[in-house]
Amino acid sequence: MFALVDCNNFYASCERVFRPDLVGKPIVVLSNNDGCVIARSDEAKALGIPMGAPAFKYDRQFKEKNIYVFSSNYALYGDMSNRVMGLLKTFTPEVEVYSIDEAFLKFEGFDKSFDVESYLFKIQKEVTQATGIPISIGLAPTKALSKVANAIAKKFKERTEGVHIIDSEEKRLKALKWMPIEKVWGIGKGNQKRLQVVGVKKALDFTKLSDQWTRKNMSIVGLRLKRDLEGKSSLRLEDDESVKKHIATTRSFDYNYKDYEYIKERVITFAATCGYKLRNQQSCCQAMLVFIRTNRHKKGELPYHGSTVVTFPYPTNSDIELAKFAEQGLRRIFKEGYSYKKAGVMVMELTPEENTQVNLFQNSDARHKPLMKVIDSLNKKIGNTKLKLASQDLERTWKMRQERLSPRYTTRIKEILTIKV
DNA sequence: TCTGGGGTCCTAGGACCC
DNA sequence: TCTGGGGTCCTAGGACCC
Repeated sequence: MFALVDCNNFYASCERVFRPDLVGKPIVVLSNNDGCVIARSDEAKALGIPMGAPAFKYDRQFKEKNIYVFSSNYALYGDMSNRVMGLLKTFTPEVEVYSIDEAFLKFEGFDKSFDVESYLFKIQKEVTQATGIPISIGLAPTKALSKVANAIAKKFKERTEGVHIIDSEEKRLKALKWMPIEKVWGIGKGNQKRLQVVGVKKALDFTKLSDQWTRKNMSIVGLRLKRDLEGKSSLRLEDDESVKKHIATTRSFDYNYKDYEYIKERVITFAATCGYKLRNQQSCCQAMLVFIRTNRHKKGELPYHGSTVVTFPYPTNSDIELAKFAEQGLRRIFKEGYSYKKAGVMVMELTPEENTQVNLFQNSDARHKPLMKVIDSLNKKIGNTKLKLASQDLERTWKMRQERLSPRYTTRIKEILTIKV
């Protein structure tokens, strides 16, 4: 059996853990740059704030409805996520951390006398008690069905108390009959349209299509999903702590920028951040994509999107070398006269740091490796990226709008909660 | 003024091989 | 009249996820 554990309104719940005065109050959390709504408490949902709502359009509503607004605080959410996942791993060795707020747990080999339901309630109770984060759990014979079970646990919270189990054919059919097809895991816009044409409205209708039709119209991915929903497990637990295959750092800017030097600084900083992420997973990269773009929402201005891939003669994870390649890329695509709103760097062709292919003529500067090690450890000690390349802006770290950022309660000693008696 | 960021997997088609 | 039959590898782009 698979259990899907999902943190309820995760970012909003994280904010609430350290602000108990906000229990029962509407909360929203904004994306980077305070752009749009990416998380809402139940109360905010009830007030009609949609997911993805642009913040500037909803400012008035936030005020009028007394909604508490937060900038995203990834230091806090990341740490809270680690706590939840760490606890989940104490209940079963087989855990797949699927996203920052979700995990699949696999349960095998328990006999009929084992009371699964009370075990799930125990998990729920202990996680919430230890972290302050409320969770919902769905249990079923396959991953896709556990997602459905979780949706039911959440939708009918009063009755289920946040835990739902699909362990019989009867329950499976009932669940799929209820589940709207567009809410099914793996059914996006494209598939929904295709399915609508053949009259599929609920998950159950989907499982009644033929394998051939599904394979032809939705590829092997759709077929696996269909089988999973039928109760024939076709999606396995991804248990390897897999290293990433490419790593990206991209940001929208607070304003539009025309100046080459400004964009260059941003792109180099993104490259350095990618370098840090590479070193963290002991990888090097051998290619890098650089892109810059104008504001795609703005009408009347000439749109431009430039992107290029720089291939290196050797694999590296040195900030210095990555910065150099990033600038090479930027020079190819930068055009004068445009107002840029976003830029990004993606490193590709990742290889393990050890046993990199040595090139006969040109190689990564061997001195950089110990240097980066020192930089990383110093930055860890003295705080976020105090030590930078001279080509980066040494004054400011954040060039984002983050006007309503909460303290990093759990990762900075200076920002720890004080309790007044 | 103002609209996020970071991933994965699969497929089709082109280039190339013998 | 008539122009083979397999393969592999790579890339771009699509679809999806949170």
